Amino acid sequence: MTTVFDPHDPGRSADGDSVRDPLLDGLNPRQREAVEYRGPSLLIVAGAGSGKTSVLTRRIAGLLRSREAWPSQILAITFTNKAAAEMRERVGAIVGDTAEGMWISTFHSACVRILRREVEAFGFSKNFTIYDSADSKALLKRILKELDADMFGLTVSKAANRISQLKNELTDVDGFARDANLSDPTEKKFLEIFRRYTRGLSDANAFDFDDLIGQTVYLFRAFPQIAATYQRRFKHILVDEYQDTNHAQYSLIRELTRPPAPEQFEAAQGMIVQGSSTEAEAASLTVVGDSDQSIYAFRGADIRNIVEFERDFPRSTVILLEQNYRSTQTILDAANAVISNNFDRKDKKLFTTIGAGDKIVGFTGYSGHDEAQFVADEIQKLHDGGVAYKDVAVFYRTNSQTRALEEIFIRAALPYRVLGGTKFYERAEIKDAFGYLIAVANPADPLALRRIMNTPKRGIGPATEAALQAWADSREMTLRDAMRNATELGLGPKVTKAIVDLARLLDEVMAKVETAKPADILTELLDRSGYVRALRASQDPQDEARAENVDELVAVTKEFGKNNPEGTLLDFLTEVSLVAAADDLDDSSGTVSLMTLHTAKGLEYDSVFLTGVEEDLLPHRMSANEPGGPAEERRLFYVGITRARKRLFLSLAMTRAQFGEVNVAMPSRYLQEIPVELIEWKQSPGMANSRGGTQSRALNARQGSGGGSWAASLREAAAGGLPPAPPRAKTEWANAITATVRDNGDLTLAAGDRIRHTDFGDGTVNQVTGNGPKSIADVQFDTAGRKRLLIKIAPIEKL
DNA sequence: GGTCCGTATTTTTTT
DNA sequence: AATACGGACC
Repeated sequence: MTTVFDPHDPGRSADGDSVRDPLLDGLNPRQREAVEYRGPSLLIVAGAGSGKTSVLTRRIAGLLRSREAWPSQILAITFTNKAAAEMRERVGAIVGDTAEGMWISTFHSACVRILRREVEAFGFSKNFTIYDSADSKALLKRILKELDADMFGLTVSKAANRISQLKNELTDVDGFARDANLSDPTEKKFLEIFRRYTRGLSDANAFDFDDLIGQTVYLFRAFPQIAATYQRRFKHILVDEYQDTNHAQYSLIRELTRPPAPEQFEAAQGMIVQGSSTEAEAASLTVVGDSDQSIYAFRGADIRNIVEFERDFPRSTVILLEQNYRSTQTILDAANAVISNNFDRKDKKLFTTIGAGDKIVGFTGYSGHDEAQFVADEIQKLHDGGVAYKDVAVFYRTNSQTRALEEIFIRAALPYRVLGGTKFYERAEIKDAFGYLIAVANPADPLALRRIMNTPKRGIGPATEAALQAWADSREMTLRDAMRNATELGLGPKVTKAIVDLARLLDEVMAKVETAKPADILTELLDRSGYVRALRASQDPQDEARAENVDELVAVTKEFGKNNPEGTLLDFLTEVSLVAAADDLDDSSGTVSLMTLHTAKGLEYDSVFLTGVEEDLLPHRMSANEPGGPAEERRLFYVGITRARKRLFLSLAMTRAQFGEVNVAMPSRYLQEIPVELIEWKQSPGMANSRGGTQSRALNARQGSGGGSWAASLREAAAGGLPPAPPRAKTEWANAITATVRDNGDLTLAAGDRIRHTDFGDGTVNQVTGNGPKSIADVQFDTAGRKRLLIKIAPIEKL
């Protein structure tokens, strides 16, 4: 039925030269159906690269264009803020500026928006702040200490994970207390921790990430009239990446798609009234997902949400999108082969008309650095061949793998950026600055206050802080109140003055928090508190860099002010709290992108390097014990593979450093699942294993029956006595870059100069580009091939 | 209260 | 390897 020719459809008019409908242009029949279908609930099962974003945006645009919905009646949930911005833009491009008023955002952003409006009904104040995981852990740490919980084997991260899991299941303290086995002392202790943590958050007028969703659900359930406001408002709800929703998010969607209040009453008596009035109708729901790409079980994502969609939402329709528009057949064959090893999945095979394309390139390095050098060299080759840096991405399983990559990339003068990872916002000086901002935005928060109380040094030590806290506790007041009344505590005159001065500063700035620009607030706080002055006056050379980071933060607030002229400090803090790793991706940056496999979801690149394809890394060691762990790791690998459009590189290392120790690594089991003819090994595991040479090429050349013969021999080699990595490899990367950055000063090179590199040996300079500290030498080494080096820091000398 | 130094712990993935 | 924390000492 989807292929019936429709003469009224401008997109496929017979003569072909009539105006094309931007809504349906270029879509296959399935995609079209997904755009045009109307009904209470629709599940679009969209394989990787099947154009789901396009379908989703056109579906929204269609609703608007036909006047089936006003922009304000649409709620679209995306996985990242970046995806939201992109979707908004693309809808706008089709229907014009009417896109305003739509809610296109992440679950968390949407919930904050709702909570800021409604939370006063709930006993919170609407200037609540958001605790990120580091904040939650800081709070838990205090609690665990108070309770001597380490005696019970409870750690901060264990408690944090457990609490997060409970909240994702919408279990609150009372709910947990009901079901917990309280004869178990550890459980009892945990309950106490959970209780204090919850109280700590509410005392601080703060929500953690999980609360944002959970409390919104509780709010809707406790106040049906508030829920009805949103149920009436949103007539079309669309959710992307539905396979990664957890129970709390699922419940939120359920609440929002319920018919508004009066209907609800009738439904409770067993009769569902249909279409009695527009006002009473439930919102239509469209979800898009792919259970093969579910990779967030560890944070509560429940694959059942998508598997059981048809049961949960009666009268629903399912549309399958299997044609892939992104990758070559070679890449898809590899992806299909890998994912087919997962059981209990609906069989689904991606296909394309693009053609086979290049083979997948495999490489085995002696070490993580060797592997990184391969990646850098290949990227340079691609770039020389006309590939832009921004079309290349490097993926890895764990953030710690960035170190080796960065070291090599810096030396090779490859422009790169790391998405996520140790973020700017996690630096101490940045958290300090935020401490000041939060202290002003939300005076109830003791965490922020403690952070800045003695930063810069004011002579307010732990003892004084404890005295203030005790004073506050005994009067059921906040720490901030105690500071204001410090004169009553009988502390020394110097300390008392320091405390009162700080309290006054915060109070004075707080008075303008509603009106002043975030940038001005921050500047005033940093200036008057003496924070920047202290950094600048410091002897510690690192403090200079810290001061620069603080300056950068000021620049960020100014930028925010420019983009949001009406934006308050609270708006700024909210936005910053909710940025995702992939959000700071600037497409115009012209750099290679480095990110974890998780961050890579939803993105695509011409050339993809998937590194560290080793046992214990991918699949990760930690996943082995968890039920469904290895299968989820396989999906992660699958997600990585399917990000690639044209070229895919799989690399691994024979040895991997971790905890400052070098361990033997073995090829990942997933490598064997890829048909051998799809991979061309530049250096196979077998080759790398043999003593620095390539004599075991035979191992690599023939796979023949059974497949995995090389893997078996490899394992054998790896298990037995392991390759004291070839001497060459050892010297090649030993202490490649030390903590102190090498500085060649004003060393200048010109074409024709002979140089000596500590790792690559002697070579001749081909040419020099760039100037000043950014000069790059293109060097032809006698034995190591051609490399590009950042002259200022490369370990080289002129001969 | 501040500073210095030795020891322990860390790395799975994220809003 | 890199950082965080606790205890000793000033």
